[in-house]
Amino acid sequence: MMISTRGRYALRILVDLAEHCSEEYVTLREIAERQEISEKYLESIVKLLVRAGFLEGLRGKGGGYRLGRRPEEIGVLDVLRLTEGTLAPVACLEEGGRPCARAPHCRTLPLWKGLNDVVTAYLGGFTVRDLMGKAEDGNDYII
Amino acid sequence: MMISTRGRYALRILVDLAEHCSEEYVTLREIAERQEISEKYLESIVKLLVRAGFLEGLRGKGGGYRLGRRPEEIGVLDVLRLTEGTLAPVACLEEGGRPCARAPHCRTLPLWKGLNDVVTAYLGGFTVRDLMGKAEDGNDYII
DNA sequence: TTTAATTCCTTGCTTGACAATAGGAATTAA
DNA sequence: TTAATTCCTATTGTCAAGCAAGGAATTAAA
Repeated sequence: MMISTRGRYALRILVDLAEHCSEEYVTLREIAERQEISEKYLESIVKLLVRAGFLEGLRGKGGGYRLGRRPEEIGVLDVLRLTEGTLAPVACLEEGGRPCARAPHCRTLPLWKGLNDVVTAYLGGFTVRDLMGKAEDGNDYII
Repeated sequence: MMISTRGRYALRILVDLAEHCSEEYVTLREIAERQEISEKYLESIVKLLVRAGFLEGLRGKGGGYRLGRRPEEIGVLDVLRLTEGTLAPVACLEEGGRPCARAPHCRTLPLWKGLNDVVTAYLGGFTVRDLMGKAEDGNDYII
């Protein structure tokens, strides 16, 4: 499985929050219940999202989380790169990866390069806004 | 990293063999040396390829491996599905996977479905023939 | 018939990432 | 002061990836 739970849950958190942004702050407990994911595990994922600015957290009573940017400004690719570390199909195509000595005559590198491009282009075309459901799906988000 | 060494090495083995098919059978040792991969590890990968018919093995002195089909008849997608198990981005899209209860209203499922389609379409367009190098790259393969 | 060279088969090992849990400190509103 | 939160630092269990070892079966050639 290419995409780990971290990445998948991260997106679900963001969409959930985007769809329930009428309330100022949403508690992690609410999200966890709606998404049927362990609250404790979500915590570790939310931490990443806060650090990256996708989410803002407020402590204390009445606290919770809300989006740090508008849904259409949160790119799916960015979220996945954050949570997955890299989406490159092979090590030699990772951002900070040391170049492979075989690269100049590697037969498979072009294949992986192309795969990387295809995946990046596809995921790069989505934002959290695109993942949000319609009102009849239980979406609170207005306008 | 999406693609494990098993899948990557499997393709390199097949391409290596395709490029050196002038000799009837090629020993695993030769392949391992050319590809700079542990012979023992290659053994476990080659076993899969033989079972699937991509390769034929001949035991004993003078033995080795050769392609079980022509390079243009070996699909990259098929090889990767064999060695990787599945290429589906998430569990709910795996072949024999049990359907997810959240699927009907899952916000992210369409995203993963699309990603799966994009990846499958891309990889499905390649065969081992497409990965083979030109003669000047040290390719023995003639016509 | 023996020997050397191979593929085949089973088994075990090590490591690291993933997935999740636990417990408490810091903060905030009521 | 209290209750409700987010934040922070660990720890644990599980599993697959990536090997390595040793020997059995087979084959060609000396």
